[in-house]
Amino acid sequence: MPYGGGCRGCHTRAVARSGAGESVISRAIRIFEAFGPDRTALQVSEIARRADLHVATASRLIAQLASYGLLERGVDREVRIGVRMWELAARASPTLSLRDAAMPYLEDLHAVVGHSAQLGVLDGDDVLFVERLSARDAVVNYSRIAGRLPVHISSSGHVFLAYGPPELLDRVLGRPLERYTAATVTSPERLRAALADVRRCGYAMLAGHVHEDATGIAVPVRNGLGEVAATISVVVPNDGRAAAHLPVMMAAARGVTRALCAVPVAPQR
Amino acid sequence: MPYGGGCRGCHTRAVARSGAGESVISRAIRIFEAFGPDRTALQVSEIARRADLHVATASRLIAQLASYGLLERGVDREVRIGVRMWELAARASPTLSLRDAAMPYLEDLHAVVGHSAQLGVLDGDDVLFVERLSARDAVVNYSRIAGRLPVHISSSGHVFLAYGPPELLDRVLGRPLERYTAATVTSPERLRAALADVRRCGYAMLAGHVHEDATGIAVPVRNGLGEVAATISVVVPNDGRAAAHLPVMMAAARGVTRALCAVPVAPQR
DNA sequence: AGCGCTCTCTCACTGAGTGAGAGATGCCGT
DNA sequence: ACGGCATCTCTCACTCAGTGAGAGAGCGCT
Repeated sequence: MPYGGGCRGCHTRAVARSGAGESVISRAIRIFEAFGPDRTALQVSEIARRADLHVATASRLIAQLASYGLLERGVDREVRIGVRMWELAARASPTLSLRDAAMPYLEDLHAVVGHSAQLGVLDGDDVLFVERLSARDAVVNYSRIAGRLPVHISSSGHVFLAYGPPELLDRVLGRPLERYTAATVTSPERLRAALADVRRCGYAMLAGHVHEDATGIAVPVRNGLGEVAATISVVVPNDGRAAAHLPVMMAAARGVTRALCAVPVAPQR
Repeated sequence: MPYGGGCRGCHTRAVARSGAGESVISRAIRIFEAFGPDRTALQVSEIARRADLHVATASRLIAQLASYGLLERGVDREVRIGVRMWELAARASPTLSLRDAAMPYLEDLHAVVGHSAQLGVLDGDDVLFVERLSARDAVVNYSRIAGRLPVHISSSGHVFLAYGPPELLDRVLGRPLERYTAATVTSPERLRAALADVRRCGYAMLAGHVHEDATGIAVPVRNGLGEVAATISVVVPNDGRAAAHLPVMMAAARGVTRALCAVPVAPQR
């Protein structure tokens, strides 16, 4: 439809305005970020909206990513995360050896405790749950595999705060402590006191911080350098009998720590 | 080496020869592919070599990927896969709901059988192992999490071949069947016969196909549409008592199938 | 010091990636 | 049947993000 004919004086001027000088990679990442636990399948236009991309650009990028298997397309054109993506991430992930070391103990712990047992690592200012074994009749558990929780509200987070670098605590206290439930620790003093308790007892127990009816208990797993590399935690009902699980958890954590130190070299994470 | 000249007079000619008109994304993927289970940490120059990239390009791309957390850099400048990468892949992965459905049963199976128990899906012409629970004193097991095995040598593969689309079998038979051990099925007739057995019995049992001393047994897990969505398999010693594990496996597979069909909608994978 | 190797930065250059728009397809409600 | 309204893909002129050579800084070894 060449009206105006080529129109170089035209108002259909500069085309490749190129967003804002953004890299392809950041756009691709935004595409992946558009997905979530609740949204595992999305349409092109929906991705474009969520990732703030032009539809044409989204379509092109998605087609490209799909051609490499990082995304997959359903029969109804819906887009999903591809297994290739997971494979690339998992095949050589530094957390894989942690997982391998921890899994046998986590299984035993899960079998004995009967509630959700999980393995968490610190990433940025959040706890990232790398593995979770959940009971079919579990109390509500907000954490999920590849899920995140802020350090100040989760028992695992308290362990990382207690034994981690002081900078982490400083960063966390630099922002207001967001409230999740009535039990959330929101004052710096109370948080510091809680962390002192963790250091004294060697574990963290938080009742009703993530969810009213659940108690989280976390114990540290250390690497060969003595740093806290991960946490083992359980989520149990809020019935005052939580402390009974501590001995098994401590034993499990010691087992994983030992297995982790036995690994040839690998300065874990 | 500008012999022949060609070059417009100069030898510091055209600079941005841009590899071969390759997209950034494919380069980035090659960077991730440079890693492997044996190589979880690499140097920039080594990545450049493996991914066939200019060192400057590799350095730039790695820095960029690291800034998004898809890669991580150690103190000694070594590069590793970042947790963010795994998080993006796992958070909304279609295999996550499969894993959730299967895990309780896989745990029970593992506890009872006492050897490696694994969950496999079909990707392309390989079996990709999504989850593995291994015993500490396990017989050798080549499969690992995010590991692949060709369909014709693994018991899981035979299950997929037996119940999957005929095109898959055609594709596999279109290429020569690579030999792994003395027991490997290399003739199309024998493979077809083995698959007929699988269809008749409802399971696949292969002794010594992946490793001389191990027997693999796999049973199908079906989705709501009746398709084989995954396999549950175990690797046990090659001592003739393998068949004893079949009932538990069948029960586990039925349990997972039921759990999978109970999932709201989700046309799995 | 000298050599070899790795990593990052600079810089001129260009092609891969861009967004508007149009066309194809499909899905309503009337 | 038909217009209206989606979504998705393709084309195309345009340009900026990405490119590779090269140099320089840093490190380890002889």
